Order: sequence, then structure tokens, then C-alpha cells
Amino acid sequence: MATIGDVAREAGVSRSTVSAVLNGRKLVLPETRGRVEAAIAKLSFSVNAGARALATARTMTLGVVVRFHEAEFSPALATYLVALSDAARESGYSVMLLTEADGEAAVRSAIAGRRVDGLVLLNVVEDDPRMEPIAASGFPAVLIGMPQDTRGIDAVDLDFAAGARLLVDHLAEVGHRRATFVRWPDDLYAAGSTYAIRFAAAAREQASGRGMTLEEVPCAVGPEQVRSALGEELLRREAPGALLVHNDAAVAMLPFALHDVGLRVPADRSVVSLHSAELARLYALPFTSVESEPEAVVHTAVELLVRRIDAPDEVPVARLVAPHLERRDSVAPPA
Amino acid sequence: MATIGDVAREAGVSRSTVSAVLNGRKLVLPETRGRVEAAIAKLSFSVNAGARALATARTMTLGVVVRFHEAEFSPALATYLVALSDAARESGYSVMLLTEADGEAAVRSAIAGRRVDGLVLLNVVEDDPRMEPIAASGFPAVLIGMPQDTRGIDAVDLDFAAGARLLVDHLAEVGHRRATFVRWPDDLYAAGSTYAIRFAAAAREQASGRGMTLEEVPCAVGPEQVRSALGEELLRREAPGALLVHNDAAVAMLPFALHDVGLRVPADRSVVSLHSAELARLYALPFTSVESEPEAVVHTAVELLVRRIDAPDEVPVARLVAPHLERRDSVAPPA
DNA sequence: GCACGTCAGCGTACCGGTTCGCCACGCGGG
DNA sequence: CCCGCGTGGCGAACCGGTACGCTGACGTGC
Repeated sequence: MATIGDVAREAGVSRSTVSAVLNGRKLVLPETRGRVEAAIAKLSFSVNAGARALATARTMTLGVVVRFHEAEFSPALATYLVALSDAARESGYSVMLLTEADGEAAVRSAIAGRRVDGLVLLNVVEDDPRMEPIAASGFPAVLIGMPQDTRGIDAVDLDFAAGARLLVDHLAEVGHRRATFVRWPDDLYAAGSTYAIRFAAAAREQASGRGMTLEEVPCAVGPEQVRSALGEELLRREAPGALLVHNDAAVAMLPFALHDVGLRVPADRSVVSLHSAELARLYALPFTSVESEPEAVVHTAVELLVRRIDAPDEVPVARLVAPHLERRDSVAPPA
Repeated sequence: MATIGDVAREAGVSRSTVSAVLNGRKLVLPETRGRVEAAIAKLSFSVNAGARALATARTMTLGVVVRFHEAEFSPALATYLVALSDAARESGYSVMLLTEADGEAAVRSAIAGRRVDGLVLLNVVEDDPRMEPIAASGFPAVLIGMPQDTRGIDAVDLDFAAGARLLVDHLAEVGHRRATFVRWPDDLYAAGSTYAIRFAAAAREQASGRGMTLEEVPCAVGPEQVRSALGEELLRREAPGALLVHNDAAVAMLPFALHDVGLRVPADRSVVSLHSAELARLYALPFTSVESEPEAVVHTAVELLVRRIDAPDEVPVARLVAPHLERRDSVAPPA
């Protein structure tokens, strides 16, 4: 592999001139530049990323710290990783995967080894231990997820509250006064899952502001439990004509549950939901919904992180990504 | 951040001695080693990966080239990525994500920038263009997937043929003489998807060797088409008492299709399938099956790649990972 | 005609490690 | 007593880039 010295010799200039051409800094006579470029092409030279990193103290690499225990529903993970890598590339960065079971250790060693210029923490939860070494060292990082206390670290997440309001409004606007709120099981809220809490709180508030009644049905995960719980609710006398769903497992099974009991959407029931786009695709969900916006979230995250790398001392930022309603004709006025 | 020079000064030795301690090469007096280690701890020094890479011409990083293709089942992708990163770490390597839409370009620039010591190509298809620059340059790489012509590149994949034989045998052993082979649509085979072809060929051969009849039902993807196609087949008069499935979309919908028409497993139908473990988990599939073995495949891939990095000139290797049968009581003797 | 400013390009130090030849020291043997 | 050898550690070169100060040539203004 050719080095910058080989190029310099070939072009009859010094290494620093080649470097100047490479980086576009300083003025180089067009003719000289031409010779250098020809030499580069001839030797098919390309800069050694490691050497450049050493000289500039910039690796142009971001680390993404994947939380290990994915007991939860994780089809979205790949989407986030790929989107992250794409967004990073747009800014000239590569992405390194950090998957140690002990996320905190992963963060520590990434910082210590100076392999990366910044870190993206995926799927951040309340009091996430991965934040500790970052907060302590001030290393550039961005959280995806929005804990109460971001400990001075930049953070991005979907605006779940706005999503809840969009969905409630959508039901209210066609005249629904009552809805079943199929939500996560209680322990998830108790565990401090902030997106769940934010969604539920906003849904309740918006509903009451709209004069709407929400009848809450917590729904455990597990296909069979979900299906029977849903079946029961759907068959209940006086059940509302609309369903507001924030529970991936439940919404995935909902088409089948509806089919089981012979109810049609939107004729018999209106349905709106917030879930990941990936889920919608996998299960071909036919519901009007607010979908997570992995590309937008990740794009914002990279933007913040790159800015933070360049300006480590600016005040931390928390950013919510505006959700939008994906209409799929699953809502009709109540009977 | 402390450098090796800081450590040397603190310990009162030269930089090369610190390096010797770090790498365990050469003999260092226990007492000297102790002083160095104390200095390292005191300054909380850790080696700068980039500098070491420059000096050793080894980045200790593997690149994973993700094919951009959307249509496939992405939950499995995350599993592979995480498993890959874990396996790499075991061998002291990190993993860099390469997701350019143009996989060939991604490979070229990875090789040119010398950011990685080797490449893993995920999800390789017949005549995959990503192979070209690798074959041309001899850069260390391993394919996950098994094209007919590996072009001298190491390759690993699940042994789909063996998987097919396991499933056919399992049905034959309890006495089934006929089975419906729910398979992928014809165009997938035509497109040269080698795992599909290998499975189908082995299934047919093993069945005929066992004196079993396979009645083939190609099944398009898309939940609704699948469901109706399956329903039709299940209700068909004289339909076999067993289903052999190699089609992710179909097997995911199969529980519902069976439920629709009121058939029970294994009382009314025996079912065996080959699909990804991730699919089984997400859809809680209750079928005896051969599951893809992402950990084993990826582990083998890393093993081969690391060996290839150390010994670039050995003969290329193709390795098939033995599948195993995951019994879930979905098979009973025919009525 | 001279001082000065600009511009293109050069030389060199430096980033933080590794590697390897060399040296000094202590010891044993002839 | 001297030589040779093994051992522990040192110093310098090197990996492949970047950054910055300097120089020489040329153009301009007075």
C-alpha cells in the first residue's frame, strides 16, 4: 500500500504538500495539485486512517453501546444500528459496535483506549449505569432515550407525549368519547420506563382535556396472554368503540384477536397505536399509528454528538423528535 | 490521558521497558515490572489503540459489511451483529459497522483505509459483488452464506441440507409417509438463494430415500397471502398429515392459519420447520424445528477470519455448521 | 532601487506506541 | 585474570500521517 511519502516522491513534491492537497487546506498551485492527484491515482493511494487519527487525535469513529439484556422486543435494534451508521457516515464518521455485557465497562474501555471520538448509548433507561463514566469524564456522548436525569449528557428521544396527544386527538376528532387504553403492564411503569410513563401521562391529560374517558387495560407480554386478555376486553359489554394502544406485544396480536371475535376495523372498532415502524412492517399492522422514527432520532443523535465533539464545553442539550401520524384508515366515527 | 512516556518517567524506566511490560514480551525483572505496573495504575494509563495500530500494522478491528437489502427479516440481523461483536471481542478484536448501500464500495474503502484487519460479509448471495474487491486484493475476509463459487474466500453457513434431513427423518421416524412441503416462492430459488436451494434439494432426496412423498406448496410472503394460501392447503381433502416448512413468513402465520381452520398440533397435523431462532422467539412458534445458529455460525466465522489474518496464504476453507433439532412436541404419528 | 507582503512549497517536529540492535553488568569457566 | 555469555534495560528508528514555521521568489508601492 502506498504511503504519502510514495505519492510525494512520485509527484516530485514534499509530503506536506501532498497532505495539503489531501486536506484541501492551504493553497496549492493547480498544476502542483494536478501532479499530486495524478500520483495518488496512479499509486491508488488512500490515507491510512490510523496514522491520521494519531496525528490529529481524532479517530473519526463513534462507538455505539448496545445494552446487552434484550429480553424485550428488539426487532428495532438492527434498524437503529444501520441508521446510526448511515447518519455517521454522512458526517464522515464510522461506527464501532460495543456490546460488552457490562455496558459500563464497555464505556470505560472505549474512553480509555481512545478508539472513538464519541459514544452513542442506545436504549437508555432510568439511572443507566453506562452514564456514570461519561458523566465523570465529560467524554462526548449522546443518549438515545430520555431519563429524568441526563447527568449533563446530551439526549434524544421520540416525543412520546406528543405522540399520545396526536392519537387521542385523532380519536376525539371523529367523535369518540370513550376509548380502551391498552397499555404496558404496571411493573414497566413502576420500573421507571420513561417513554411508557410519558406516553400514559400525556394520553390521560389530553383525553381529559378533550372530555374523553380512557379505560385502561394493562396487558402482559406473551402472545397467548395477550390474545386472551384482548379477547376478553373486546367482547366486554359496553366496551368503548375505540382502542388506544401503547404495547408492542398487544398491538402485534390485535389483528388476530379482532379476527377471533369477529370484529372489523374500523367498522366495529377504531384503533390507533404507537409502536415501532419495524413492528408495523413485520406484522403488517393495518392501524393508524404514531411510529417511532429511528432515522430521525438517530440522525439528531449524530448531529448532537458531532457538535459535542467539536465543542465539548457547550451546555448539554435534550431534544425530542416530533412524531407524526401515519394514517391507515383504522378510525371511523363511533357507531 | 497518560502516555507510555509518562508511565516510563513515573516508573523511572525507558519507554521500551514499559512496552515490554505491556506486551509481556522479553524478560523484565519482577521488581521493575512491579514499578511499571504501579505507575500504570497510578496514572490510570491505557494504551492508545491507534498508536499501537500504526506501529504494529494491526488495528485489531474487524469490519462487518451489512448488505443493505430491506426485504429480509431484520430482527435476525441484530442477533448476528451482537453475536459477531461478542465473538470478536473474545479474540481481542473490535467490530466496525460498514453499511454503505453500495457494499462493494464499502469493501473497497475499508481495505484502502486499512481501518480493519479483516472483513465479515453478512448474508452473502450468489455472485455477491462484495466478493470482487476481496478476491482481487486477497484481503482477509469470511463470507457468512455459501455461494457456489466462494472465489477463494473463506465461508461459513448453516448446513441447510443437514437441517432438511433432520426434519424429514423426524417425520419419517414417527411414521409419516406424506408431507406438505411449504416452501419459498419459486423466484427465490430462481434468484439463486443457495440456502433455499440446498434445503429443498436435500429434503427431496431424503424424502425419496425414506419412501416419503412431498407435496410442494410455494408460498409468497405477505401475511394475508400466506394465511389464505395456508388455509387452502390445510383444508384440502387428502392433505398430508404433516407439514415441512421452510419459509419464515409462512411459519410465522401458521399458528394463526391452523387456528382459523380449527386444526390442532400435533393431533391433527404434525409440523416441522427450519427458521431463525429469532423468528421463533418473536412469534412464539411452538413447532419442532431446526433453528439457524447465529452464535455458532458467527463464532466459526470469526475463528476462520482471525486465522486468515495471521496466515493469509493458507488454502481457503468452507465450513458448514451442523444444525440441531429443537423438539417442541409438534409431531405425532399420523392418524 | 529597495523594503515589504504574499504565496507556494519545504523541512521538521510530533502524535504514541513497537521493535531491535546494542550495551553494561555480573557470573562462571578456562 | 580475562574472556565469553546471558540478562535486563536503554536508545533510536520507525509506523504514516499532520501542523507549523520558515524560505525563496515574485510582485507592488514608494
